[in-house]
Amino acid sequence: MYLCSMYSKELLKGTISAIILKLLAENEKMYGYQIARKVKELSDNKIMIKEGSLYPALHKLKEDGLVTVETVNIGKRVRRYYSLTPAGVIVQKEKVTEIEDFITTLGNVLFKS
Amino acid sequence: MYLCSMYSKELLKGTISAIILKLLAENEKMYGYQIARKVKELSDNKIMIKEGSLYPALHKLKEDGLVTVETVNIGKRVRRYYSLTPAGVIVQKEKVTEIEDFITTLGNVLFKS
DNA sequence: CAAAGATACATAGAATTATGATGTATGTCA
DNA sequence: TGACATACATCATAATTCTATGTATCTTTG
Repeated sequence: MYLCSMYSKELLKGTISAIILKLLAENEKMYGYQIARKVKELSDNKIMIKEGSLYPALHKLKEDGLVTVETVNIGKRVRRYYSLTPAGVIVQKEKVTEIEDFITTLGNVLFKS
Repeated sequence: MYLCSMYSKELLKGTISAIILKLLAENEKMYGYQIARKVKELSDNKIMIKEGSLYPALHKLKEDGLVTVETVNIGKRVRRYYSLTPAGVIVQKEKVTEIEDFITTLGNVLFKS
């Protein structure tokens, strides 16, 4: 899987976990690879989360108690499904609201001239 | 000067140089402290660029040939005015467009559900 | 049937960049 | 005179993403 964002990668910082949490809020349970494809699709190939970002991010969400993991064997392959915990639901809302607000503020600085 | 963003600092990544360039595009010439105050004002105290971010960012813009510096003595104090170079004008537009586009894309992923 | 490409996970090291802390110094106002 | 604003600067740290690499299975196609 060759993943790459068309944006300066720095712009994505702080948004990946929010994106993952948001998708999980809408989809009950998803696995890593599925999340990456969904983000790519929703963003029209403009945001492509790399494995090196995705899996560590998922592990951190688990570590922080925001998601639970369910390991499923698909044939001989492993698939790990992630679901939001109650804490994850709360943090998801906070993060999305924060980004929404940040975008508004940034718009005031950059585009109101 | 105690500066702090109300946002997760990661969100700001990749936007500070664009913000600085945009302000310089509108104001002909500005000095560091003035830029910090202006950003604070425009963002209603929500984005407060710290000195530890501001000055290194300005030095990098200079190094990259996007701004020129003019040092002025105000009494016994030094003030460094920054202005966009022709290259800076171009990069400014690119960066602002990129952020604009990124915001649209992020909106598609986060808020279109 | 073999090769290519997609699926599916993982981690280590490098790079980027904002922050906190700290430093120096002057100007202003109560 | 003390507090606070102005005005610059740098270093160490933290956080996060990326590149590169690794393992392995499944599916499609020539």
